[in-house]
Amino acid sequence: MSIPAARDKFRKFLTQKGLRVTNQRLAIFDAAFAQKNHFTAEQLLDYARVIDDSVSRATVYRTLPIMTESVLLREVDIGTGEKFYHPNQEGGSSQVAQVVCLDCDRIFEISAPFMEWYGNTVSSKLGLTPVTQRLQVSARCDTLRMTGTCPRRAS
Amino acid sequence: MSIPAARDKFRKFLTQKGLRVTNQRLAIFDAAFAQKNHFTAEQLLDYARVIDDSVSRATVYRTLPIMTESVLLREVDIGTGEKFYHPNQEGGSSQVAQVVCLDCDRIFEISAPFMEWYGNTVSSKLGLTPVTQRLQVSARCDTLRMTGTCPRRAS
DNA sequence: TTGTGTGCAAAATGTTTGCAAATCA
DNA sequence: TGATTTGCAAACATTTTGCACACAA
Repeated sequence: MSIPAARDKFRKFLTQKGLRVTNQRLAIFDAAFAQKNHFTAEQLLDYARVIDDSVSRATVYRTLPIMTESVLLREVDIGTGEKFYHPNQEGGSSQVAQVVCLDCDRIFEISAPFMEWYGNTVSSKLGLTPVTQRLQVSARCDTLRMTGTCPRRAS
Repeated sequence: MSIPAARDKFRKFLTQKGLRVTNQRLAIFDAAFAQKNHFTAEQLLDYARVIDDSVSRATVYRTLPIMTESVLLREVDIGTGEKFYHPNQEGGSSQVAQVVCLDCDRIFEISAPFMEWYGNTVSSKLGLTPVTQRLQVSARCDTLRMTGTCPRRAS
């Protein structure tokens, strides 16, 4: 899905929910979809303020759940205290794992189709039905360890 | 490993690290190992104060990392803001997944031996070496949905 | 017009830290 | 003795909320 299409989906989602299409919400959307990597609420505030300097921290925090609910954004919690967000370009399969590089702090999204099977297997033994599942790997950079430089640092 | 053995391991760990064996630290240990389910720092403070009412919140927060480092306690972050802890009775394999029941808020620890394979597979594609991995499933109680009562609520 | 959305600042939450007094080795 | 540990309260970091004003429908 292209960014204009996503923007349109966002507007439609707001309208259909009886929410208003405000400049701030659009600025936050634009800021989010201009990002290549994962970002925090605070970073998104900075980005959004470049587009519209009237955007406040409160509005960012109030808009993020809306964008998450509309499946335009994916929320990622890697246990660092702050939440990360990521534009959800595709349909929005939840069968995605994260690999977090401890050296460059980058988060990689990796397809993990077997997660659903695992969730079902393990939950059914407990008499539970899985709702969500998450798989996260934290790892160290091989190249950095061997050569002293992380190839991804540069890019 | 029995509780007395674990207690002994804790004392040895402290001494060997040049840390002191204080009443507060022992009270916190005893409180932690008396728990059946996962607990938070705040809950542990309450439990420890029953044993020794001089225990403060700060000491609990300062002791938890020590007990985690000594592999007597396992830290579990399920993305709810607060961290949970759990006595690590066995050797301490990190190949454990958590199933969190959204209805009774209980956390179940489940062996997940394939996680290591997965971490290696996915990380190597990125030129990374896995350090830790976590797999968490959130689920709903079947019995509660069908009969209106959660069998685990009672116990 | 009017009720939703906004910015601001204060509150809430979970955790960490500075410091003087207490205590273990 | 003397350095480590403690309790207290203040500091922190992130997120949430109350309220009066602004603005989209």
